[in-house]
Amino acid sequence: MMQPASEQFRIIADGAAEILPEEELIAKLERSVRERRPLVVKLGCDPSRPDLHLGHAVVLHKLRQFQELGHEAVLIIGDFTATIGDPSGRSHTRPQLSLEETRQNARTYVEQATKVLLPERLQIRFNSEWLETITLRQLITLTAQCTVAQMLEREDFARRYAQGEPIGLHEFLYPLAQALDSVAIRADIELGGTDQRFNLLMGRHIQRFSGQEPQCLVLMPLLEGTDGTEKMSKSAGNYIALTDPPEEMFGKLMSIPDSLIVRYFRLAAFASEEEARQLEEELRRGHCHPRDAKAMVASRIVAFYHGEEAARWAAEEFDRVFKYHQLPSNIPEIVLPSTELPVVELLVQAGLVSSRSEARRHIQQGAVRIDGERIQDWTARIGLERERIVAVGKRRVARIRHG
RNA sequence: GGGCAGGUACCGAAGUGGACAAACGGGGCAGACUGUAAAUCUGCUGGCGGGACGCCUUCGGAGGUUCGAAUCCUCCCCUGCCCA
Repeated sequence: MMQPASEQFRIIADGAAEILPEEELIAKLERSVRERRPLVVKLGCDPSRPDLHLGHAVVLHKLRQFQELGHEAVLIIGDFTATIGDPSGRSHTRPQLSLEETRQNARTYVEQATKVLLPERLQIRFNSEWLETITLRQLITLTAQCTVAQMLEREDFARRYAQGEPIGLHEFLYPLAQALDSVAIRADIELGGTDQRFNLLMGRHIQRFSGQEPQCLVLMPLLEGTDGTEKMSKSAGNYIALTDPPEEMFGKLMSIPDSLIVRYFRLAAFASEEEARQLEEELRRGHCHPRDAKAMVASRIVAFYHGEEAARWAAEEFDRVFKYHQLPSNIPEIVLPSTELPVVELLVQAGLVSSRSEARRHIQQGAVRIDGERIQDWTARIGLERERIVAVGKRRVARIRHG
């Protein structure tokens, strides 16, 4: 049985940055309840980069809420654009992929996305299905629906244009292609990050042109990365992947700046507005230590992806390594053929450093410890007649033995 | 098609014949400190070499001038702006 529209709206709006237009969404929800017809909720994804992170999870979680409300979630895999790639050659964000690669990536994507989504209530569509066969005639009719000035309104186009950075003509076509996805599945609602506003609005525009009722937009805030400034992205290297192992996920979460604790609680740990307000208040009054708050948020996020048990273990492990400066409990074992060799060689062969120069630098800076003892002399030779525990900094540790 | 301005390391950006493996900033890594992989301070940040020095590779690409080129010349490729 469907929940009343007003209650549904409350859930949908919770945590959303923006809903456009609100009245239309309410009207759609009311009609949906009245006619017992679920709404089609669209989320597009780019299969050229199948590594999902906590930033993606913000939107995925919103889609999941729609699933729980009984609506129809449609995941659009943008395989068409992925197989075309980005011919400008300057952007590495859209490498050209073969059809098989795209399919493989899509599988990986769905696998990761269903850590958040309910797999049994998920429809998956590939947009090559309807984009592949478009004719030039159709394309021209479509492009006539939008002026250059309108295109240049998009924030990043405007910025790049103003700064004299190149904009490929094909880039203008991507928002239109995305809009056609909405037409193809007759989307009632499209989800995205706030950076997708322009593209999703284009969906409304083109749907109207195609004689359809325009979709509503539910825009989610963009989660900052672990550096605390830029939005989380793979290219910025400030991301926490959904597939990161528990201890790594926990560690990365502990490294976020204090100012982001509540935001992560809300967006990444999916805490309710009420919970978030409470935590904020406790932090403000000093009733809760920022470190403890962060550990709590981290545990909750790790638990969501890996379970309670793993979260507890990751928290303990973190204290062990960083609070009590002990060795991690899981140290990878590496077997080398030699019984004795220079430290520099040892570090390189064990894969703990990428070059001999780097090895020397680390040794000189006192970052290298063998069996807990700091090595300062880079000409030293190390015997492997027994197992050695070799550490480069706190995070690169290996058990090395001869074999 | 013409004119002008550009292309430098992971990114941004100096450098216009030797002192340049290339300033500076960001990022990254490490050390100290700490509640943390936060903040702060310090160091490192092309590779190779038993090494405060030497060698090799690098400044859009290919040639050339020179004892010596990121820097000068020729051709080519790429980007932006203006004109057509």
